[in-house]
Amino acid sequence: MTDQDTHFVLERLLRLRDRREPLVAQIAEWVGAGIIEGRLEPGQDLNSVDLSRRFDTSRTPVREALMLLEQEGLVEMKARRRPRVAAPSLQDIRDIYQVRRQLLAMLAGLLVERADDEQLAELRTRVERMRKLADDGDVDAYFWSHVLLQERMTEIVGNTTLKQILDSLALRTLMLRHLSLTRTGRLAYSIDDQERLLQACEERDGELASALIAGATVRALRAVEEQLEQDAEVRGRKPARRRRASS
Amino acid sequence: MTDQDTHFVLERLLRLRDRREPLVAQIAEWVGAGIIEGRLEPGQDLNSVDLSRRFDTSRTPVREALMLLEQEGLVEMKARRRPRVAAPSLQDIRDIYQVRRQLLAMLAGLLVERADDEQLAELRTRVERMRKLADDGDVDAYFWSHVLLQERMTEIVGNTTLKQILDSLALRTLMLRHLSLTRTGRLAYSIDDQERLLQACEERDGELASALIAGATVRALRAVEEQLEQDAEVRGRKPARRRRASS
DNA sequence: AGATACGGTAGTGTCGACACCATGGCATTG
DNA sequence: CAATGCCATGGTGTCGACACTACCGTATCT
Repeated sequence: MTDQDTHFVLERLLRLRDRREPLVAQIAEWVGAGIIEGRLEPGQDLNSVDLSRRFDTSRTPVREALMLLEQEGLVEMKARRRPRVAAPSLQDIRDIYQVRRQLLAMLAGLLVERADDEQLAELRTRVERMRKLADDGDVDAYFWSHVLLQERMTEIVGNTTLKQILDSLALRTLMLRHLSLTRTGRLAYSIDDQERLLQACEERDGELASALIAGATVRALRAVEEQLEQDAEVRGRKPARRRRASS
Repeated sequence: MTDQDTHFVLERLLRLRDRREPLVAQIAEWVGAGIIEGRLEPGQDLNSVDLSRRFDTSRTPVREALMLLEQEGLVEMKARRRPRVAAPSLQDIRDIYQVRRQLLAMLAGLLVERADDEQLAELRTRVERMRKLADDGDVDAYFWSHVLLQERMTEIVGNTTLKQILDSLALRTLMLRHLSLTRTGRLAYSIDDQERLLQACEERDGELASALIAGATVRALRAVEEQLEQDAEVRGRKPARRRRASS
């Protein structure tokens, strides 16, 4: 179930539909999902030989898949060096959320302006489904629905550039968000934020919607920061090791 | 002279420094410059065989260079189809400028907040140089200085994510801006805008700076739209033809 | 004539090979 | 013992080849 969700979401966010061969898409999805789910740790080697063996192909499609993920900020590539899972610094993360906040505020404003009642109703049913998932404590399902909700909002607004940038930023924060949503209580805050945002949209209050989504983004960053601090403490005792992707 | 400028700016905006092999960088620069300067027309074929012959290499590095430009929105690639020079629709262009306006406003606010006096002084000398170029009517030199000015501003602000996105959007608008700055009188408006923006920064008025840069962006879009209408008229008489890249 | 089917051409995606270089271990030196 | 230099290993960048397919002109049919 979650596997299918992951597959579906990544295919959309990476715009793999007709842009790339299925082989490349498959590799990009596997690696991307691995990074987001934490199966592949930040800084870990992603050498193309191992990956090509794993998928029983040559290194060419692997390289292409890694380049796709590089542009989404999930993978770091330097010439002649082995590609690695991106390891954004705390500053990077703050920068990302800062930009994201600004663009999400813009998104909310445009949504109020452009979404018709039917589209708002669709969003409403989505949020209601998410409420159920949140109450059930189904973090994974909630997580992916959340991503799809924002993706749908960007679609409704209809600004392709904005959609692409927000999708890219979403990907960068996905691995972090996955962690942060797991924090106790975070899920409840998140669904509350979504409901309030949608209500503001229904009341056609663009200012309020912008403010709400900006606030929600700030809280999301805060949750991520706390989670990272906690991780850092744990890691302090058992210093980080570097593994290969092939393991 | 302008060739060197182009080379230098593209290398920065595409982040080619240590990210790619020199061979790939060279191809990406050539194609990218061609698109921006209008040597390669929107919609034109960019097949990898011709390009590899031109650079006396195999198709692998060509493919990689094209993928780089695809991520910057200068090239469109679909699986199994020949890559083409991007041909953004009017709607696409409006979308880009809309996002750009928002992010530039954000940039101006942060600039006021974070730039120290020394950095402002540096920007001041840049703008003064640009004033000279504008008065001399040296469109090309002004054009690239303008790009570098904004790139420097993003650097000063120090938000990597913001910088990358703005650089990417800058690239997308470069070919359009090149046209629009050529319009009579446009150059004078542009340099005035820059001077007013910088003054607002020096007076530490973030609100004003944001408003000014947003206004300047709107005017830039307007100029591009007028130019495109004009082009459309000309093209109406002599319908467009499609050429090969190898010509 | 317009539409559809067909076939040759030319370009794309993938592969395996090879030269070059980053990396990490080892020995040598101060 | 630390620091430097050297080598073997293994990974990257590029190449030329090959299968497959989009494209385009031609022929056929209605």
